[in-house]
Amino acid sequence: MTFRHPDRDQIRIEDVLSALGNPVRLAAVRLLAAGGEHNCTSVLNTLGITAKSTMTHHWRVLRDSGVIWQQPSGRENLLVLRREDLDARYPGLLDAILSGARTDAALDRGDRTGSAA
Amino acid sequence: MTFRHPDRDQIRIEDVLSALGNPVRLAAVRLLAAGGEHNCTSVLNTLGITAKSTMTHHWRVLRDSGVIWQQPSGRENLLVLRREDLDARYPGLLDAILSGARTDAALDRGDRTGSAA
DNA sequence: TCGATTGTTCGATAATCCCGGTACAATTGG
DNA sequence: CCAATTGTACCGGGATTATCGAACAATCGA
Repeated sequence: MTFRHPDRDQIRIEDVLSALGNPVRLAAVRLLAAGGEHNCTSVLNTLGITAKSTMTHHWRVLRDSGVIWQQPSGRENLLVLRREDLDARYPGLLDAILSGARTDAALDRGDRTGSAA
Repeated sequence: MTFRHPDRDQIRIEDVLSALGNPVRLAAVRLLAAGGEHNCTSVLNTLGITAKSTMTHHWRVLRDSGVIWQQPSGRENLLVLRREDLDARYPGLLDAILSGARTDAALDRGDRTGSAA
C-alpha cells in the first residue's frame, strides 16, 4: 500500500494550520519533530490513543495537508515530518509552531520560566 | 455590549491554528494585518461574505482564540489584530503565517516569482 | 505454515462547524 | 422622535470531524 502525498507546491497553509490545530495531531508532530524513527503504533502508544483507526484518521489528515510523509516499510508505516518542504514553503512556520507548543505545554505544567527552549 | 477575550496567558496555539486554518478567517486576519481601521461590515464587504451572522460567527472564533480584539465603539465594533500578544506568546508565528498566506495567494494567482514580499 | 504484529478500510455515532435567515438591541443623524 | 446603520443572538439545516469497534490485508518470525 502506498499513499498519495501532495507535492510541495500543492501544500496550502490553511490545510497545514487546520491539521495542526488539533491537540492529537500537534502532539504527534511534536513527537516526529523530536527525532527518532516512528511508526503508527509507537506514536499511538506514546500519546495514549486508544483506537488504531482514530490514529489512522489523523495520519491521513497530516498526510493530505503535506505535513508528514507516510512510507510503508515492511509491515510498518514509517512517519516522517516534511520539514524541508514546510520550511521551504513557509519559512519559520514550523519552528514557531513547535516552540509555541512547548511554551503552551510549559504553561500548562505551571512552569514560571517563560521559556520553552 | 462587551466581549470576553482570553488573557495573553490563556491563549493556546491549537486554538490559534485552528482559528486561522479557515479561509475566511485567514483572509479577515490578513486584512486586519494590512492596517487601517476595520469594522465588521467593512471586512464583510471586502471579503464578499453574504450574511452578517456568518461573519459574527467567525469573529467569535477569532476572539475566543485570542487572535483579535473586538471593541464596541458607538454602534460599530472595531476589530484589531492582537499582534503584540501573539508575538509575545509565539514569536515569529504570525509573521510566518501572514507571509505564508501571501505565498499561497501568489501561487494561486499563477505567479512564478517565488516571492511573497 | 501459523500465529502475532501492524495498520488500513468500513460503518456507525456524537459532536462540532459553517452558513444563512429572522428577529432584536444599541447607536447615530436628521 | 424616527429611520437608518451596525452587528449580535438565536435557530435550523447540511456538511465535516473525531472517535471507536469490527473486519480485513499484508508482513514477519518461529
